[in-house]
Amino acid sequence: MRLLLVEDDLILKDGLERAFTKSGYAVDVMSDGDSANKLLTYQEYDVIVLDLGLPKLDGFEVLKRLRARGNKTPVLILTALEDTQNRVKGLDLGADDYLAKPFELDELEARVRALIRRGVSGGGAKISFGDLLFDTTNRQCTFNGVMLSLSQREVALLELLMLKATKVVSKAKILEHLCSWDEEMSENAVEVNVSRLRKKLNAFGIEIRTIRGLGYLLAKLEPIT
Amino acid sequence: MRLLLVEDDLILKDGLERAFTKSGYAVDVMSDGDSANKLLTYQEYDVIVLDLGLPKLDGFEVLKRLRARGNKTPVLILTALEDTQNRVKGLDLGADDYLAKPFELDELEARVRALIRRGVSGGGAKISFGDLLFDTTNRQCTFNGVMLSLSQREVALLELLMLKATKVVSKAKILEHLCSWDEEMSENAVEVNVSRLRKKLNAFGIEIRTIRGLGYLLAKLEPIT
DNA sequence: AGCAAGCTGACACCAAGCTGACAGTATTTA
DNA sequence: TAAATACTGTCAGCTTGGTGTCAGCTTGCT
Repeated sequence: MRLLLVEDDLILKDGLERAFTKSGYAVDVMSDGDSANKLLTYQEYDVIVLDLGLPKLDGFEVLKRLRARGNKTPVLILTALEDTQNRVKGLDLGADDYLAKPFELDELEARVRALIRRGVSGGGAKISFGDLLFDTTNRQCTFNGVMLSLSQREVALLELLMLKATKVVSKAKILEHLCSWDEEMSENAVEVNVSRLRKKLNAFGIEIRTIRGLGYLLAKLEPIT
Repeated sequence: MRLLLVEDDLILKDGLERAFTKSGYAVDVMSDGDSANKLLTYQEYDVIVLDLGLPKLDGFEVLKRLRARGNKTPVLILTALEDTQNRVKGLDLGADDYLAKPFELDELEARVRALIRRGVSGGGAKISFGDLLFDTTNRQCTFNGVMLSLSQREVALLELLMLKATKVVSKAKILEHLCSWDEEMSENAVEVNVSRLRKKLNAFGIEIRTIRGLGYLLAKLEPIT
């Protein structure tokens, strides 16, 4: 899942970026409101973590313009402790959640997960596809209770495929969701990752079907019609 | 579907051409307003993507003259970021949609699809013919929920036949829609493609009927009267 | 019958996609 | 801290599938 972090405090920025990256997100970081605003006019994210006090263009404005463009990406705002007024203002402007500083990293991650879930899979902590069950909380996947041993990349790929289950996901889309801007990856890398995941899933009767020229989709292992 | 791209920026031009071609459009590219204008006096397209800043004749003028000739082909204009004035001017002159640079390729493609839909089939994301359902968004076709495995060429051909359902489509028309100018194709190639698609559709009780000397049309598999 | 239009199996070429091997990096273990 | 292990991107060579061409056949019209 792709996450945008907008934060000007150096220490917080680095810490959060590292933490989210470690948790398997593709993270882009912006440290001022203006750049973030511009970036958001053409780049889609699954979730945005937005500090309100920003140089050049404050968080409120970034949020306001985002919503004015009809963009519904979930946004979590970071506010100063007990700053009730700004918190309310943020929610009014279309933020989906807030967190007061200082906060626990765990809690931030939990809320981000909740936002992604709410947006894409309708609220459940788990995504299922046939007998495959994906737990977004601890990012693990089980098949009839048997835990699959997957690498982070494989988990991220499977998550995406399961979220879009039975719909075609293009290689470009996969690239976009697995990588932030500073890490680049060839399309062949996607093929390699698909190949690896596919091998593991085949053992459980789940197939990653290739739609030549379009992308991949998750399916039960059945004859193609 | 046949698309005209009018863009003078080399990199953008190449990128878009490749992307649209990959998505199954027949793409022609012009890099100045004058040539585009001349071309448009005699060549029909399903959609036009028009940059406003062009050498020789600017995009506004191309658009204005196009509409002055009574041509209603949907036009999407590309404007500079936050260039509200020009955007408004473009829409006033008869553009159907606009997109500010820089933009996401996905979004451009989505809007182009939307324009084609709006223009030809009245707005639905899907075209249906009997139990056959064509999803223009992800360019897939299902029969009672079963996905057909079609190549890009077959998809493009079927899309055209379904849009004109029960009307005769000439070989020339098909050629025109499947090929841009730099790729040439014999009429026999159309026959071959029809033959291939026909075989797949017959399995679902859908027939491509040949009207000798005129072209083809889509029909339910019933005795001919 | 004879001719033109259309059909289709076979073929060849090319691009897309697959995957085993490898190497660089990060992480874990002793 | 050093060695072992696991992760992941790149590459090269291979396989698969899409597509146009062609040749020889079928169909339908006069």
